[in-house]
Amino acid sequence: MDELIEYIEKSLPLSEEMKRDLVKISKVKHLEKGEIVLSEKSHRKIQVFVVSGCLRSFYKSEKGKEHTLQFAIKNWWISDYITLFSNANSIMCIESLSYSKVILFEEKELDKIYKQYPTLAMVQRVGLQNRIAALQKRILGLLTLSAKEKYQRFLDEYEFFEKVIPNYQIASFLGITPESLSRVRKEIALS
Amino acid sequence: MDELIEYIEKSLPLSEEMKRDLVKISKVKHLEKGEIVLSEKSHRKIQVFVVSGCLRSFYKSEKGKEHTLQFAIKNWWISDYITLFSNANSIMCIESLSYSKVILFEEKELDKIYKQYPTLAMVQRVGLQNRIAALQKRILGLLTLSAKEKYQRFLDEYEFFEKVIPNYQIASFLGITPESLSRVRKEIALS
DNA sequence: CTAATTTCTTATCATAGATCAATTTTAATC
DNA sequence: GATTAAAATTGATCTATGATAAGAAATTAG
Repeated sequence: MDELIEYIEKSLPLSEEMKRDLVKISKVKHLEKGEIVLSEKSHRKIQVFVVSGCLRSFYKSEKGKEHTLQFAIKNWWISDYITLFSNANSIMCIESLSYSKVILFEEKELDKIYKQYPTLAMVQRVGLQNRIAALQKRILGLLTLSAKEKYQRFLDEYEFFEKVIPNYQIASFLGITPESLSRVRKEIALS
Repeated sequence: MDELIEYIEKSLPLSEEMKRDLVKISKVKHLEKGEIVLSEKSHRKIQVFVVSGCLRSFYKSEKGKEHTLQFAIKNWWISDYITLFSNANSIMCIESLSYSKVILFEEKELDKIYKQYPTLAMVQRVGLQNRIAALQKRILGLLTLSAKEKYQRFLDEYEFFEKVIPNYQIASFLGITPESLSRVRKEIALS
């Protein structure tokens, strides 16, 4: 939990009271590789802060195909934003890709805190804005890039993600098949 | 300007002081069809609130291809979120698709207001969250749907957009060519 | 260390959607 | 309303990527 506080304090010094309230609603959890934090069934509205390790959120289509929405490492938030912020119930999963430590929050509780401490809400606001910019960039990428270009951009942007993400998940993040990704990788290796 | 205040007041009653401050930093503008609000060159950070009419934001690739990021009508905000919220300077354009009335804000000024009036910031926060959910949904659609399915979903979601958006712009929003869209439309018409 | 899974690669073939080019339809302008 | 320009359609290819299948490599479990 100290890690989250430390992280927030990069943007905003927290009073003892704020810290106490944050801790009160948080739940630290250790995850094995492959462990599911949030499954498609449960419509719990939770936000996940990653202390260490790596997680991903994905959607499984009727045909059983997985589509990765997000990867997250240390100091990132990951959640099912569709369930969280709209009333539609998306059928999303969040799973851990390695041994990870996370902090869980019920959206409702977190929201109360933001209402109570506007300065904290300000920090979150900046986070939301950054996320919007990132999502827009991703959409632009999906609209404009070829499989190869998407993968190369991925390598650039996710270089600090260590090698814990299997390629088939990267493919599902880029919107291509594992086979295509494999070809692209070969092509890059040969050049 | 009254329209924005009226719109905000659906979520939050505004004090006279708040209204005054909002008006102070706003600039109402009337746009002809085809008029550009924000061009790729100018790196002004502005937010646009649509009072009436219809606008779109798009990116023009090196090869001159246009890719539409967003359409917006009455009561929507539209901006170049990439320039706005990240330091990358995206080369984005916002143009009016019909006669429109909009209200412009300098991001900086708006930000000051949010800092000054936390309750207003709360309203914006909800707006940001909704946008994130919408963007995630769009990404999911781009990852999972065929051209036909994307178009059908578009028709559902944008039915209230009157018929002011030319098909080639819809195509550029869906990530397909105008020719493909035309074929999809024909197929739908025949079934 | 070996066996069993899971992931990755490679090859072949199929196809949705792109590209190019020409025509028709619709809308804008004088 | 006639002329011009913009947008939409259609047809004929072409191509990037998907689908299927099978073997190789890597990881996990016993």
